[in-house]
Amino acid sequence: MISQTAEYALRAMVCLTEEPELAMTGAQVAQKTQVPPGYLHKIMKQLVQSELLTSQRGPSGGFRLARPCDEITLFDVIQAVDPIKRITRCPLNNPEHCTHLCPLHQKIDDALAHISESFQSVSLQDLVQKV
Amino acid sequence: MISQTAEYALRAMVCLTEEPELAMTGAQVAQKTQVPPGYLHKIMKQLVQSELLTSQRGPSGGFRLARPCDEITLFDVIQAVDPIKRITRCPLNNPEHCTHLCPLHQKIDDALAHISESFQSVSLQDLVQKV
DNA sequence: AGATATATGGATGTCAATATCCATTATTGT
DNA sequence: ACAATAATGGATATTGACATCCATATATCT
Repeated sequence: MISQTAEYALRAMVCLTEEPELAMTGAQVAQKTQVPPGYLHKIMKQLVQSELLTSQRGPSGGFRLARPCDEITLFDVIQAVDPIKRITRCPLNNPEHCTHLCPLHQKIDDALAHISESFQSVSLQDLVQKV
Repeated sequence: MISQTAEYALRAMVCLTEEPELAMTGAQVAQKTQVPPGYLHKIMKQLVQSELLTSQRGPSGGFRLARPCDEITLFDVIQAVDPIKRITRCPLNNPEHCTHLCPLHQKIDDALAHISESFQSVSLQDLVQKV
């Protein structure tokens, strides 16, 4: 439902949210999140390209959130690495369903819409509230 | 989000719901649903094993719904072939999160719970209502 | 009984997601 | 300038989902 890649990306983003002051290296994030380091690097690169993270090479470099943590949602993270694709047309190329989805795919898309909305409503900040 | 296998299974079940009187062969279902015939057979087998379908070999054999279409939900079909797995413990083996999920995984599981419920609330009959 | 139609089962192939590894590039600090 | 640190990029496994194919078992019809 949530791919391994998206799960890893979310862990990494939460990890960086917890220490907003300092840049963390890929290796540090990998260790804290228990994500395979090499694979994590690929994911971090995607997050940088999607402008959710900034990166800095060299000593004392690493990764930081590109925006305040209350302006990044779970949806943003998921879409960056493994997008939720809404259903826009019936997979069977049934001509009747060009404009209206058939009931089956309408129901599935409803679920996708709901998930998208609920992930849009949760920011990284919401996940690290120390109560 | 919904695997290809689950999508195929749903199409097949809807197809059989549309003609509740007669048994359809795998080949017929494959043609109507545009699912690869060989692969569909594997899926049909799973649906039979899960007691959502009955099967009959030999001439004039085929597949039928095992129960009335208003007693089979989308959730039943999905769980039979590619189950939605709820999150019961934090994937990081963080001891703090043994009893309570961390906020991230709690949010993800909330989404899984909601999807499960919404698919439980839709029966095959709901998908073939001729309005 | 024999021929035909159909589901079932097992072996195998293909491809994308996941994962590893090493070389390269950029930045910092001395 | 040099050495050390860290991200980036590319090549290469590994794995599981998806798919194909053929042989086998079972039921029906004549």
